[in-house]
Order: sequence, then C-alpha cells, then structure tokens
Amino acid sequence: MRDFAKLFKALSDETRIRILKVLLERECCVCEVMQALDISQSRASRNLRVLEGAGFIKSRRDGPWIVYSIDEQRMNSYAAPLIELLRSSLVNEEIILQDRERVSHAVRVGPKAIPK
Amino acid sequence: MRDFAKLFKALSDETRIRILKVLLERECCVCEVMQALDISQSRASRNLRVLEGAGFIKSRRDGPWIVYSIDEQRMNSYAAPLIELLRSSLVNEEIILQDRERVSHAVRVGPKAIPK
DNA sequence: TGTGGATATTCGAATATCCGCATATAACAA
DNA sequence: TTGTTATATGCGGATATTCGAATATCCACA
Repeated sequence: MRDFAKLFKALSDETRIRILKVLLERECCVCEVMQALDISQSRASRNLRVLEGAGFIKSRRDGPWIVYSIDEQRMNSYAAPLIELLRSSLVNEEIILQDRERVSHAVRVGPKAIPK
Repeated sequence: MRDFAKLFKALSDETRIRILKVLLERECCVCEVMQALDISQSRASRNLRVLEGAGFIKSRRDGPWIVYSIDEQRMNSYAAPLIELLRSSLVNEEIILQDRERVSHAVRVGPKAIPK
C-alpha cells in the first residue's frame, strides 16, 4: 500500500513527469537531464532519486557519469502500466516538446561546462 | 499537464486510494465512507472533494445525503486507465479488505448517529 | 418558516515537499 | 597524492499537505 501510493506520489510532480518523458526518449546522465529540462543540478539529481526510489528507473555508472534509464525489468505490475500510460500521454504538451528538442542536443558534459 | 499531475496527486494519498477502492464496491454517502474507513467526517468530506476535483468521482444529492460514486462518464482518457489499474490492485491488502468488510455493513445514517 | 441532520469549510498546528546554495563524495587524470 | 569533474546530500526557507476541532452551510421535512 505504501509502495503503491509511492508510485503516484512520484508521478504527482511535473518535474518528475518531464524527466520520465525524457528518459522514455533515451537514457540520460544527470547533466543531460539538466540540459533537457533546463533545471539546476541538485533539482535534477534529487528528482531522479525519487523516481529511482519509486522503482521507475535505475542507474549505472559510466565513467564519471551516472546514467539513468527506465527500469523495464525490475518494474512491478503496478509501475509498468503507469509508464505505459505516460508513454502515450502529453504527446502535444508544449513543455514536453521543448524538453524533447533540448535533450536531442544535450551532450554528456558536466554542470561546470553548462552555461548558466 | 497540470491536470495530468493532479490525477496522480489525488492518488498519492492512502486515504484517497482507500476511498476509491470502496467506491468501486458501491456508491456511498459521506457518512458511509466514514464508517467504511473509520475516519472523521471532515477527513472523509475533504478527501472526497479532492477526488471529485481530479475528475474521478461525481456527487448527487439523495434526500439529506450526498452520494459519491465513480464517474465513469466524465472520466477522461488519462483517468480511466488509472481507475482500471486501481480496480485490479491491492486485492489482498489487509486494510482494503477491512474497509470492504465495513462498507458492507455501513448504513446511511449521519455522523450524529455514529458512535465515536 | 423553522429546525435538525448531513455535509462543507475554516482555522491552526504538525508535518511533508521542494528547491537553491553550499559542501561532501566518488571516480578519474596526471 | 593532488586536482578536476560529475553527482549526491545537508541545511534552511518557502510553500503545500493533512488533519481534528469547531463552525458554517445547505436542504429535507414538519
């Protein structure tokens, strides 16, 4: 029950919805999420962790980066349909289109190199 | 986007999940929800309103009572799959079973008549 | 028209969430 | 080691959520 509500709590925040929509496009490190959504490093990192804690995404280290991606495997029978719903949702939402455009140009280079 | 997140926010609370599960059993007035979940009147009323605001349920007056029920009709393409997910979820959860047992004995009699 | 019952709302307190800023940690490079 | 880069996290403030208690509102019915 607690974990069940946790799924919805994770999705109740617009920033996290946007992050998931971006990760449905392709896996990203934190700095790419920053660029895609145009948000701060701590904000990106923390919201990624919430999504990971809820079971939607996983992380792996790749050199100096930590890459986050949708966790198709470990996702349980409750989380999976929610991701599928999200996949087909908000397809014409302006901000989602912007995020998608930006992530397509995002490069794997850290916060220091991103112009503030 | 805002309304989309609102759906998940409405489901991010355990009380509201329980209420929806009860309403999936049968329509209820506020006092029946109180009995089913064993919660206070203001708590029942407030959470019912949140669910109504999100678009999951509707209300109608029936004599002195206001009856809430799942709003199959007005539910949009985002809300409907969520209700379906909920319908098949938490079927063995202890508290949900208790709520279901209690709602089966709940009577349409107001807060004044419910022993505190 | 009044009255009692059912529900809604206001208030205040406790708690939770969200974020930026600054700093800590972890891996890599030289 | 030492420094650099990428990410995580502690802290504090602003805001939001949730609830019980008390009160207001609404309406059926006499």
